[in-house]
Amino acid sequence: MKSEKISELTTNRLSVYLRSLNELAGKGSTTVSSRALADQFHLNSAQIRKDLAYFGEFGVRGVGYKIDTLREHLTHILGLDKEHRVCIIGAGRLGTALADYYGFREANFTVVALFDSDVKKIGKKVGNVGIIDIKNFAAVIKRDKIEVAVIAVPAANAQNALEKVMRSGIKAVMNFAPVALKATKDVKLKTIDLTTSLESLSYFLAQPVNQLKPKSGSGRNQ
Amino acid sequence: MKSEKISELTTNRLSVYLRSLNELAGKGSTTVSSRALADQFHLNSAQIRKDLAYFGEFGVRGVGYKIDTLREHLTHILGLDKEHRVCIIGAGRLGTALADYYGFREANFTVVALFDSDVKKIGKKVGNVGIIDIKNFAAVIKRDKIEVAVIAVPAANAQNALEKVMRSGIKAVMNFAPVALKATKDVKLKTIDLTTSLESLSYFLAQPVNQLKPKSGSGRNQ
DNA sequence: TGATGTGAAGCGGTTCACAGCC
DNA sequence: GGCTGTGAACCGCTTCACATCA
Repeated sequence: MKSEKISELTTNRLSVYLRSLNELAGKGSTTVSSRALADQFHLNSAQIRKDLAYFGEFGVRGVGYKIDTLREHLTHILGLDKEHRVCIIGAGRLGTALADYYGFREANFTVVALFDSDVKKIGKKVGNVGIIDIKNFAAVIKRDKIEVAVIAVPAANAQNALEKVMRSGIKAVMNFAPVALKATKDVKLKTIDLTTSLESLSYFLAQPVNQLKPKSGSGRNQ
Repeated sequence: MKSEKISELTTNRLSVYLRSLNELAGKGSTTVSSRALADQFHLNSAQIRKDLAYFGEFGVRGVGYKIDTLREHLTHILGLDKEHRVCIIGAGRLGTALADYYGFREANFTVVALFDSDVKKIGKKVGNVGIIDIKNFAAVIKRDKIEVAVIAVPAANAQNALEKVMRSGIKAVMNFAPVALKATKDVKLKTIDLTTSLESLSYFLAQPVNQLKPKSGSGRNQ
């Protein structure tokens, strides 16, 4: 157990471990070794032990990790035992698709509001979630105790949306607009840039076939 | 100019640079320095110069980079001057949203087929793209010269879908299923795992407020 | 002078290897 | 014997600093 800074690469992996533990638990297993986990995704077992050791000594030497208790620990560490209320900004194709994306529920995220500026959309519903005028943003965030914002507006409007989000006091943001946003450092911003991912795939396709990359899916470069 | 192995972090950044150059060109600028680019996204200027120098000496000392020629170079390096034909596997919510995602067009990717196994969906159209029975996968890939596959099926079916993709000879795959897939090393697999991104945000929210992360958006950990 | 291209230093994350414990 | 926890070695990417050149 240390109290160093935890890297985001580590927290990403914790999420992956937890997923695997949930599956193992479903199959009735009770313990698992770092080696067994490492084999499942192509990772190094020492890395798994290190990742876990940041948070405590969860393992038993000679045996491995008890699945149930490790699950509980990871669920708690990742904050998945607490509901998080989410809003989505931009009720376009992507925003509405996200509004009833099942993955949110799994991570204990609840989408409670969908914002747009288009008067034709306001008042309509996507699943259970109503589309609200962006003008009421600050008030709704406060009223509905929203902690997370998802930005699903065109690139040109994204920084603007982020400013509004930050002014409202929200500290966790997921951005889908293909643009590098500037956030103050007390705000956690995750950008998922599909365009860049596609263009990076395109680069791969443009290479002469013989110089194929050596380390497929090492996890670091996904 | 070297001929080392190019890291994926570099190709991702090339995509970002190109985006910026396109914008600058639209504003009528003709040259740009690595410093100016670095300021735009919060990067180090040496990194930009290094990234570009892998592919040639594009800059002019004392001046900077000529925007037009650098754009052409990057477009070519990233293979964006050639159309790539794409199929999407899984005509669920995500698959259909992707089928008319505008970002594909920008990267010169054309979605030509959408596969599903649900007989109720087969034959229907999403935008211009018809939903095809997955049984005809191999034949359609060959007939339509498809080079890229997007996996948008539930996690439990994803590895299976990938096997089918690899058997068909496709070498570039983008996976949206929240699961670590195993690909042979001649295949480029990019996984976009929303669940993990969300859970990592959740971790951030679960931390005591004072130990906020220091390096917001350094690019490496997004 | 001013900005590139690049060797060298720095840094963070991964892997090795082994002591410690069940 | 087997597996965890962890210091040390390693590795790759980033940043520095400066020689180089328009």
